Amino acid sequence: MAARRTLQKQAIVKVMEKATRPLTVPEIHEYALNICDGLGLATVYRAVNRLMAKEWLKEVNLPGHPSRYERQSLEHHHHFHCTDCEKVLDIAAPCDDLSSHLPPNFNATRHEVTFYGTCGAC
Amino acid sequence: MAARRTLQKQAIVKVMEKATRPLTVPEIHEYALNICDGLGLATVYRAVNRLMAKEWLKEVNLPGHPSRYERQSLEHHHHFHCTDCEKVLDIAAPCDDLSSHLPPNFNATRHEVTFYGTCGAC
DNA sequence: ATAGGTGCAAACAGTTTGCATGTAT
DNA sequence: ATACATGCAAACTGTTTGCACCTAT
Repeated sequence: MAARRTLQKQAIVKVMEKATRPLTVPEIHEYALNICDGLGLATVYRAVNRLMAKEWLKEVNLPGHPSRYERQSLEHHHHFHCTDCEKVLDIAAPCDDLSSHLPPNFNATRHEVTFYGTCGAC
Repeated sequence: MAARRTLQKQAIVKVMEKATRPLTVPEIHEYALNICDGLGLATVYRAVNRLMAKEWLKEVNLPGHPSRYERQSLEHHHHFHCTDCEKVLDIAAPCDDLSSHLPPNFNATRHEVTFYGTCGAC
């Protein structure tokens, strides 16, 4: 019943620790293959789901793209989806008291803000 | 090259006009079937994509759920995803000058805010 | 008459799962 | 030795597409 320490899991965790933007499962797979040869795609899906259940990763998704994942523990930030280079970037942005405007009886535990436009490099 | 006025398209448009929250394609299909008998699911997908291209509809998506659609022309609002009843609700909420905090050279044309929590009914 | 639209079923893409094998513990 | 983890391929789900037929123009 104890979780095992395997090469493939370590590789995936390492990739996510180095990531500076949310990654898709195929991207994680591609990067992790450089560390752990022969790593299967299904294993990445399974690992990602386990890390999601542990709340070590969280899901980020955008219209027309498969889900992306990033570390939950990163400090609160927002996402910027560049409609030019199609990358999804993390941006630090203060969120004022957004949830104060909710209707009565609504209880928000978290929120997400995504901007769409062109990034500094485009 | 002119678009044709058909029963199925009219039914789909009617459903979207009445919708007060973003709907999934199967939901749209289900509702539109009451208006247009024998309507095919693929037709709904095609119509939704055409309406998206026309920017009459916009996509709303949330982790773990298929895409939902709602009218683009609704006045700016945010979404509240009830983690209890799993519905996605529209909520009116002022968005202060959110985009003023972006990094230099970033240009945002729009933004989206989603809250997660429990709604008034749950 | 003609070209766009429709329904159906097959094709696709992303993700999950069953199973035999491998391997940390 | 045991049971969790892996790799592969098959299964699933949501969505798109090819094709023959239909219908608004």
